[in-house]
Amino acid sequence: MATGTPPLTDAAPALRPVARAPLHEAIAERLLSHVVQSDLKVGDRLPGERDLARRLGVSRTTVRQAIVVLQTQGILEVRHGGGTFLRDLDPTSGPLARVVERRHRLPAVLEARRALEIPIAALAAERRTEADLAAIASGLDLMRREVANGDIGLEGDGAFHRAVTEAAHNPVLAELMDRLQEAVAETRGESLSQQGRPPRSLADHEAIAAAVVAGDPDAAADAMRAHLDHVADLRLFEIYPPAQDAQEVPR
Amino acid sequence: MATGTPPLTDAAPALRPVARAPLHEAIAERLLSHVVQSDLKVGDRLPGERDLARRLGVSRTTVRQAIVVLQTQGILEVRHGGGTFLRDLDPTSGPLARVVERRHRLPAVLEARRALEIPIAALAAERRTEADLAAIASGLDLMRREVANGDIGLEGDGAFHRAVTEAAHNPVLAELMDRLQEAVAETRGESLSQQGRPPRSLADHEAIAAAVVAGDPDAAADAMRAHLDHVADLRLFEIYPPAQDAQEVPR
DNA sequence: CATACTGGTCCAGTCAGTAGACCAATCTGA
DNA sequence: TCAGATTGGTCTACTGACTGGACCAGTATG
Repeated sequence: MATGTPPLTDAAPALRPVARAPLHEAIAERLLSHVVQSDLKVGDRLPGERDLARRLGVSRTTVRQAIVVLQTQGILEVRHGGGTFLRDLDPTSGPLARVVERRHRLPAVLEARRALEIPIAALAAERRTEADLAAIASGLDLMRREVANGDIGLEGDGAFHRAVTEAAHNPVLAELMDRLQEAVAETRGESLSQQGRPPRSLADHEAIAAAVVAGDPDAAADAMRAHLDHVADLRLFEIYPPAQDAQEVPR
Repeated sequence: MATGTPPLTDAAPALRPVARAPLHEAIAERLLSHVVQSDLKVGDRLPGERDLARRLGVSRTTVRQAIVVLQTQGILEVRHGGGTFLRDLDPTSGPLARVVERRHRLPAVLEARRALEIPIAALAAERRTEADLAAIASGLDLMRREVANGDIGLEGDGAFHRAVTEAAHNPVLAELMDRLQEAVAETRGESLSQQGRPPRSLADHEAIAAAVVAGDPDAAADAMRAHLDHVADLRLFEIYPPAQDAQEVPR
């Protein structure tokens, strides 16, 4: 029997065929990024093909291939002699999510917060170190002082959630939370500016912290869930009804 | 001054030149992954160049280029007529460090997958459209065919999870999953290359799909949880144990 | 309406990667 | 021991993506 190499059922995932995307796909991706980053609106003109080719360090032919791709997807419109124009943005695809309208995004962000922060709270209860607990206490304290001053407690709220995230000791979850950060700040602002919300939120935080200190993952998860329910409850869903864009299948 | 060319202040980061890595670099990376995943020891032999070329879907010339790279880095040793051997592997530094590091992140990645995909499954059960169900069925089918062919079903697995993510109709969660995509692919390969795993995974998928079709969010979440539990059941750290960094507080 | 842009098309050339043949070293088993 | 199979080493012809131009055809604009 072969000793060095694995036997017949030789599943070596690292040795599966490599796939290499053609260059124009990378260029198409870049063009989309450019559209989003430059905040181009429908009808706006893109730079000329020669300009794009020079800036992207690629031949004009390749740029054209990329444009054809985006054209067939209905995203760009090409006018001979006129230029290339933004025709439509498909909000369901990839990083373009940021152009999705706010009222559709808020519930989605809240769902994502629940998905990430409930497990984070549970993990934090399991893994927190002394330093983590100190950071959590400090975040709690900051919000306490802010609320006492009649402030809405944005800073303390942020510090607390960051400290809990750190305490989960999972760099991947932490990175995803970072990614959500911008949007989270938005929902946080919405929530905390509601009448009577900050003291309530503070109480929620104290419950979460208590469960984390006690090292009780289930209680921590429950407390975080309750907290996010309160955040989500409010009038958010009245103001911003969830997107009802596609037909669901009746159950 | 040239007015035709864009001004220097025209910072469009998305339009910077694209860089494309040569194929043999990707191959070298793959070979390193293979070394780590297959738990090769110093002195062990790698598969022959012809075999590698066939499995990686690349020409022998390219494989040789990759081997030369790893040879000059002192990682591989090539013996004419004998084969290619692992010469030295220092997981604490050099190119292997990155591969090992990535591997150490896999448990964290799996936790993140649980956090995201369990709610995603539940949401998918609530919101799936006919088109979503078709995409899910198609992913299922692809994996069924792959497994029937004795393949480990990497493609089908990916297609299935992507389809479920789409069906959740939450662009934020979708983007976060996208962000994880590369790391998730690694957990996938790691899991599916275990003996007898692909058929089991397929059965898990069928359970998830059934719950989504039935529109039962709780069942879908449970099925996804069970599936990810199975996926997470790896023996990852026999070779390169991660560093134990911080003391947890006793509960 | 002249000019200077725009996209549309074509073509010769470059170069990474492929496919296969063949040689040289080495391993293996009768 | 030795023949045959298998390994790495080298070379060549070929393919195809991509390049870098030239040139044509629309369109905008003074």
